[in-house]
Amino acid sequence: MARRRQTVTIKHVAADAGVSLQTVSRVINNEPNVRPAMAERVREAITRLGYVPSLAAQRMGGSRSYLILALNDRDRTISDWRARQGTDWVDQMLLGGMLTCARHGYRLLLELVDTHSDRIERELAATIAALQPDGVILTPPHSDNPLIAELLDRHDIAFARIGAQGGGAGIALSMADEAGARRATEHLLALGHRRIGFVAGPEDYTTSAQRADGWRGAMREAGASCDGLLAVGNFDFPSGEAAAHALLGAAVPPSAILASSDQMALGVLAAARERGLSVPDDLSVVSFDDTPIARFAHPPLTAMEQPIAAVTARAVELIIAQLGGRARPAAPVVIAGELKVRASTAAPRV
Amino acid sequence: MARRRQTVTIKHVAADAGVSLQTVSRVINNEPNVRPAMAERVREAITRLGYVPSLAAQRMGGSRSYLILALNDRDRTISDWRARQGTDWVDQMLLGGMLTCARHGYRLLLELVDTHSDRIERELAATIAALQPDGVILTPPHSDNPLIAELLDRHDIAFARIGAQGGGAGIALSMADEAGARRATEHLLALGHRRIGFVAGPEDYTTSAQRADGWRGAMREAGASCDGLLAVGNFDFPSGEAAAHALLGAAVPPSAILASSDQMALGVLAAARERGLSVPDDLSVVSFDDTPIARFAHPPLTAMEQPIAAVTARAVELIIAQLGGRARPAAPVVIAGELKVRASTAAPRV
DNA sequence: GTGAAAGCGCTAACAC
DNA sequence: GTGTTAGCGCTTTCAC
Repeated sequence: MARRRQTVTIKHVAADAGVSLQTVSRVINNEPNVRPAMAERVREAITRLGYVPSLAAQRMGGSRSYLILALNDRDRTISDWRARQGTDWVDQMLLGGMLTCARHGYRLLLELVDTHSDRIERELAATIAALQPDGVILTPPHSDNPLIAELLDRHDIAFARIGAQGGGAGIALSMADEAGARRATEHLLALGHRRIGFVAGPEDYTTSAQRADGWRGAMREAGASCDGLLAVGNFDFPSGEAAAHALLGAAVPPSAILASSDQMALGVLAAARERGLSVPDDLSVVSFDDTPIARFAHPPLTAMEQPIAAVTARAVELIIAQLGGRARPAAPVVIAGELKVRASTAAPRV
Repeated sequence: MARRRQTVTIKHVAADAGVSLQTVSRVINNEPNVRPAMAERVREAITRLGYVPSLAAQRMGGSRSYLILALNDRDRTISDWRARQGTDWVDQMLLGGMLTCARHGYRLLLELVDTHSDRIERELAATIAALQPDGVILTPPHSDNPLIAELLDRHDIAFARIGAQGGGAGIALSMADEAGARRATEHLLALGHRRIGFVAGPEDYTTSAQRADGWRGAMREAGASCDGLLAVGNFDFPSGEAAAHALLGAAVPPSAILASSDQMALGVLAAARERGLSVPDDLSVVSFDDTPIARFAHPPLTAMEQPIAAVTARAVELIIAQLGGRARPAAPVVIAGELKVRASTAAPRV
């Protein structure tokens, strides 16, 4: 493989426009101290020659890398991909992230990192050393990992924490977990439900606790008890099924269940079927996330949407703004999803 | 933002190991002419210091960029993401591509490019100039675009063409479209169907013609006629629905329909429902792709799988092998998917 | 086998 | 405002 050199470099442009390298560089980077006429001449040369700066060289010169990393949990991402259940978290991140990056001349690079490993710090440090990204987007459960935050901070890399509640460095962006769970619970309360079960997510996701709080808050305000109505899963189907069986097997079973993921809600649906309960007549079910599978379920699930594309887009914008010198938002940025009401919820049987 | 410099560079390693820069470079790149003992000493220093070479600097020095681009059609990809129908082509590419890249020290970068644009050449040239990838993976409909192939060839960039039939530069990888369509048709013939309709994909996808050939071949061999049994769609739901109505409205309608995408098959299902036909009793339906939606359909669709993850993994391997000096395969690499038999196919009503 | 020198394409710092 | 100089961290010559 031949040594691949840049076909047209800043030198060619400078020669063609009859100016110095530096002036071309200034024009490329929209820096001041270039006379309009001169800038115009340079821009013409750039267009004529079809010049595009080399990212590697820009980076070497000591400026930006124009790279933003999206860090996702390796195991969960890969198992979602393998399962082919329509989980589109990554796709929605790319939708929001790539397009926003492109608009600003940045690239988004997806990276998978081990969560539970003590290697995580070394692994991430290596990635940073190799790629030297200008920004990093953290997704749960990394968003609340203080080791990662500290590392990024030390390297002076702008970063956003999706699904984080603030506190600590970085830009916190929340998808209104507490409010969302509250909204979902209120929807069920408004239908007339009083005994509303909640299937929480695993504890290493801080959103899990937030959602539980929302459910508890709405219940409390409605004067409904939460006793014996909380179960814990790990976001997957079997754990939802098991949790539902535990809740439905109680002396006074719930008439509705709110699950912290679509997969767990499908598990709830399965458990209901096994028990001969009809949804929504005997049991109402609400899920979180609203991945495609929620619409294809039977019945289609009422679900709290997770606005991943929107929140990722915002994360990119805030990172780039910070790189441009603007201050990061003091308070967490909240982007709420909508409750998509479908056929899995109805008034309880009298 | 402070000027971000490499914390530990090749210089530090060289100093620490008491050797020259060059020796460290040789060790990093597994080059000959380093005594084992020396190499060992360097490796120790690398580990001790946690050194990781900067990709940008490696690229600048004139070597690899360790970057492979996955080029996907912008419009189709974005509309799939927006539609949230569970289409997981991108995810499967990432699954196969990222993991294989990682295993070889490469990164996969997803890029969206306009298909039908005359800007495509300039757009791609700009991306290449900016990123200087070592390899590119082309997906339909780019795989058969001679302009792209020529451009890549001129830049001496290794590239793979997924879903291509060979001919021209680059590594052709086919997902056995003709054989797949043949296999699906034979499945229906074996069930006793004789009038099997086919909903083809759009013409700018060469796979469309391949699949039609497979269907025609199987029909011919079975002595079945194809007259009035071919309709054309553009892979989406409405086009599948319209095509089905056209086929089913004929004087002698088909008892089975093979559709070139899951979405079109769902359209066929909808058309059947509108006409009061029961699937599979009145009409058998087979789809192509086997995205998650095929499993969630009613009834679940018998589908020809597209082994995207496998073919992308193979593409990455072949690109990296070629970068390593090995010759590209002379003939197209064929990776066949399986026919997933589900509840949408049965023997025709007598 | 190993090292010293030059240069990749760009930007920062400083001079003019 | 503009040009000049000196690197960035690495690889490629080419000596030894």
